[in-house]
Amino acid sequence: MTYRLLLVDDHPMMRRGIRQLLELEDDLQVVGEAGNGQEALDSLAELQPDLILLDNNMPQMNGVETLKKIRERGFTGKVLLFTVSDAEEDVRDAMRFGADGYLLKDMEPEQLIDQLHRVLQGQMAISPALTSVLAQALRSPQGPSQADLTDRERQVLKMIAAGLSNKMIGNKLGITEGTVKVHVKNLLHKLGLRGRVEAAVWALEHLR
Amino acid sequence: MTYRLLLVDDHPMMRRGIRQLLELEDDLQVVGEAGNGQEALDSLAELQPDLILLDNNMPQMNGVETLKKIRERGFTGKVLLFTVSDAEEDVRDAMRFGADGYLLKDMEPEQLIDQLHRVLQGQMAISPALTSVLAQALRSPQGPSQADLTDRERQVLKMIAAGLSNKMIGNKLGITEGTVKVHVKNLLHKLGLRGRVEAAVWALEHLR
DNA sequence: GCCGGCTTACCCCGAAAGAGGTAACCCCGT
DNA sequence: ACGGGGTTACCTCTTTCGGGGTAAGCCGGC
Repeated sequence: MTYRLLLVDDHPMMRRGIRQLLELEDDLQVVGEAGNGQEALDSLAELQPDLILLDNNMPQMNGVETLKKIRERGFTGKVLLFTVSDAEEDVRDAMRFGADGYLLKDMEPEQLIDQLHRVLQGQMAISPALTSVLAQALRSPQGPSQADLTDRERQVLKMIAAGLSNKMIGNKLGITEGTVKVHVKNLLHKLGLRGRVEAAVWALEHLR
Repeated sequence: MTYRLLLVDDHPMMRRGIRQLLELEDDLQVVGEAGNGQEALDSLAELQPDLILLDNNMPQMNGVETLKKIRERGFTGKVLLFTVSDAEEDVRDAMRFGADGYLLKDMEPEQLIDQLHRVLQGQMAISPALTSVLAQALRSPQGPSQADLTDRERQVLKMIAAGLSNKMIGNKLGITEGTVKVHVKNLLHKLGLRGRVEAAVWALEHLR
């Protein structure tokens, strides 16, 4: 079994280096390269990669955003974030959007090979330096607790959980639908949720 | 306080009769008439009625459908179905879509007046002949119990409750998004729910 | 054999949702 | 006096939802 890899990085030299490194392994085949997120998305259907190695620091669309869109297209293969930064929010977002790992670029080449194999076999790959960040995230999995919600947001959230549409909520509260959408937007972001359905579930579990 | 009424009926003579009857009451003012559901919807904003008396048997859009659209527009006043038929499904649907009552046209004029006043004071108005139908509906408020769901529908429902989009569900099940939408559509209808948020709540309460 | 239910897939269509952005207003604390 | 958070309202934009329809294939019962 040889695995099909797609490299996504805006630095051609970096892609060159990684490609050379990986092709020393006879079970890893680099079937494509992309210089930005859009190229990666466009080539997905054609290349059918098993794993996408995704640089996070790219202009226009960064790695996490690209990951999000990749998953939205229904890609079920592995996606590995590969970056120099260790921004906590990026790590958390990457996990939320279904990344199979988050590696820092300062690692040894041999370790990268190892981690790729781990991921291809279904395991997670996290750079050791990020374990503390991850632990932090685990300590409060959905932690904002609701104390972060304003009164208005809690009110809107309850109505979401009652199955009301934004328009209906607006009518009940005497505000426009647009304003309700603002509250929904903010509340989803504060709670780290991805839609009103998750919000409803969250409300049932955390709100009286 | 005089209440503003809107009459919706496709028979001009019927409107005339009702209008004459109602205007004998000095607290009831007929501010508009509509010959079909669309006219009623178009005149809502301008007329700002307190109560809409809605015939159910109309061409194109029947009373229940009109009621649905009226509520979708955020109308919070009273809406009273007024019809010759006693179709059980219509009665149930009318209640689900927020009707304030369901009256049969064979009632006495004085009783209509009475019922209108009751509704305007916040009570429900149901023709006595319909109480058995209503009782039937109450016996199984959300009754289908889930036995009516197929395996596939239950599977989809669980994923809805997990916050997944139709596209994501399709990917997980290896079917197209379109097919998922069919399952969602059918399952919502079977359970008498009005959207995936209500479905999620229902699933949390009724499914393991 | 045929019929009915389930699953699948497609079509069209309008409405709802959610992500961006700007901006005004109020109120409270520094 | 200024800044900041909260609420409100508007804008554009893409995606998602949900209802309506048709239809094919499969399977099981009568």
